[in-house]
Amino acid sequence: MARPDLTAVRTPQILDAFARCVARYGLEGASLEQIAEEAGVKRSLLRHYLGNRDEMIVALAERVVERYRQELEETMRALPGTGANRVGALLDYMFPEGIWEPSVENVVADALLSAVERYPEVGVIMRGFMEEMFEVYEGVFGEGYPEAEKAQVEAVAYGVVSLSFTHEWLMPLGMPVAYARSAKGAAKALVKILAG
Amino acid sequence: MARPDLTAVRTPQILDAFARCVARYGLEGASLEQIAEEAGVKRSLLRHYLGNRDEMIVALAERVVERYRQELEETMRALPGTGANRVGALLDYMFPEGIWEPSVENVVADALLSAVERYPEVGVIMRGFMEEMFEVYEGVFGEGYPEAEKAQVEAVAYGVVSLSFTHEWLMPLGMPVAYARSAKGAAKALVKILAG
DNA sequence: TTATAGATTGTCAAGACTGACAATTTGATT
DNA sequence: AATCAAATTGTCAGTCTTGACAATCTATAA
Repeated sequence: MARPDLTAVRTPQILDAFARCVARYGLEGASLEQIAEEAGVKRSLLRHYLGNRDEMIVALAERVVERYRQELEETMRALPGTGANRVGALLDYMFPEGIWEPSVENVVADALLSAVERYPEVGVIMRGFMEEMFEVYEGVFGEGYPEAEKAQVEAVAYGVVSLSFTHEWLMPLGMPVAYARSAKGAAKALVKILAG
Repeated sequence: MARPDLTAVRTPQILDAFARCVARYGLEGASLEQIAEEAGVKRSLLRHYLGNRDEMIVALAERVVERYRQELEETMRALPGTGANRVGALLDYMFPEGIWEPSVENVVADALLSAVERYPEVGVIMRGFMEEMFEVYEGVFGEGYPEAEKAQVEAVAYGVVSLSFTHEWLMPLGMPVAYARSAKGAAKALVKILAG
């Protein structure tokens, strides 16, 4: 006997606007007014649905992580091949050819990470996802090379993910393309270790 | 016939205070007032010596890079051994045991990097240093393993630096220590490729 | 001693942000 | 049609920020 609850609509609508504003103005440079305008709602609604700024930031971290989680899951589901071939496909996915624009999500994730000291809750959220992500990758590598030792699989998974991170982190700087080749080369070299 | 020029004193004094404030409040969260107080000077002096906010940010990037450059240079000078031993020493330096606090400089560098889109000049400054840094590392690896191919040396140098970056980037999240071991393990594995 | 470049301080207006609360509207349910 | 939970809008005071400029002080060279 009341108006329909729009929380499920407004919350992501606002958080996505928040993300775009963070990409454009920085985490603390994005004002509530700008976010509200970007979302196409009145500022008071931000407060209504998400609370004050600090609470919004935590919610933003949760949403970003949620998106990454879904993307990770979907990527893994869509990965062709089995065993070592599957690993190869994963590498192709992680280190695509050409140059790409830094995604809003990556910029936001970076901004959140560099704010972890100020927002410990954000740190907890991010760490949770990181560990989950490493486990997934270890799974793929482990199945790809069942004969490899566990410690080796862990090290290689960590290494490949590191390469991917740094890669996505440096690309916005406009680094020469040669580095992209180095990234994939190093990743392949790491994987070759597992082969024996 | 005038008062002595304090630019050389005040400029770093203010920029270091700026750095600490960025670490504490974020790049755009740090107000000029806070910076002035942290530096122990009046806000008007920030303007006098460094101009407005945007100019201060560029100056901050220059200072941070300058510090990294000096640290890199000093590290290389202090590196013991020759050839492959020197490479080993470098790895020990890059992946120390135990957990450490994230340095103000690292936090600031991260904040600056995630603001590159808003401050293109900052991007130019950072990229310059990155390229320089990669070259230095390639030099060490190349001298350590003269028989290795150039492309291989480049890939390994890029890989090892990537591992180090991600390592310092994730540590503030409070990741389990196992990852630190993985980082060094992967780095060693990469270097071993050059030997073979 | 004095002139002066440059350091330092003071002050101001204009504007932007935030958090909070009151008031109003809406639409499903009964 | 009456009701009521929830959405939406409006408004406000207080605080913070910034850029600018005027005024004052001070140490050195002449």
